[in-house]
Amino acid sequence: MIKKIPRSFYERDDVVSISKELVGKVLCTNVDGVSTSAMIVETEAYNGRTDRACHAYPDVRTKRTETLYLKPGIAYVYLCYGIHHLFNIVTNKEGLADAVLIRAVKPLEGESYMAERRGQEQIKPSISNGPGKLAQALGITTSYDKTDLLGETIWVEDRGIKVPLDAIKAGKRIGVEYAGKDADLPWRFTLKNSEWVSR
DNA sequence: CCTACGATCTGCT
DNA sequence: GCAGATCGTAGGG
Repeated sequence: MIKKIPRSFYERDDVVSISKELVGKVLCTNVDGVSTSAMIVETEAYNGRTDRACHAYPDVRTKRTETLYLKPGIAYVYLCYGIHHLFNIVTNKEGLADAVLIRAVKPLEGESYMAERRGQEQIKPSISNGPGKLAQALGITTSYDKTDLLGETIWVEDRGIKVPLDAIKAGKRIGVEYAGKDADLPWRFTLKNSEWVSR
């Protein structure tokens, strides 16, 4: 029986807690007739109002960031470095622009499809141990920007996987040195001792 | 219109 | 550890 995470989970006002709680949840996609799923093992939190590392900070509404201002539980997918599609989940009340970046996952179902999309023969961490890699493995591209995660294309399930708080490590976020003191915020969460987290 | 650059990844040293 | 790939977005003229 499927337990899709409800909008009320995403709608809460603490993006850091949401980010932490998403570790151990299962990200599922059904695109191009292929179903895949993977456990989230690494996330990062971005706060739209206080966080210089967030695309929407301080209140930048543009064609790219307008997605961040939509309702919670919507996918924010954007292109980075011209090559990589990065998958985020919009959280908090509509119009506040908080988001969680999914940085790494452990494949569960449809592993062979994920390997094929990544052009790899074997199932190994390099299939999905980075934000650009997992998006490619799960078939997520910018064409899925604004997708509602309560629909049938991309969603997150709670499969009852227990992740105790002391099994999650908090650290600095990756690649946000430009954000000044906000670059030091411990808003990156990884599953300890998992070989599936990014480098 | 034009330019600079990025929430990354890969391959080479 | 570091440079290059590659293109949409944002900001300036």
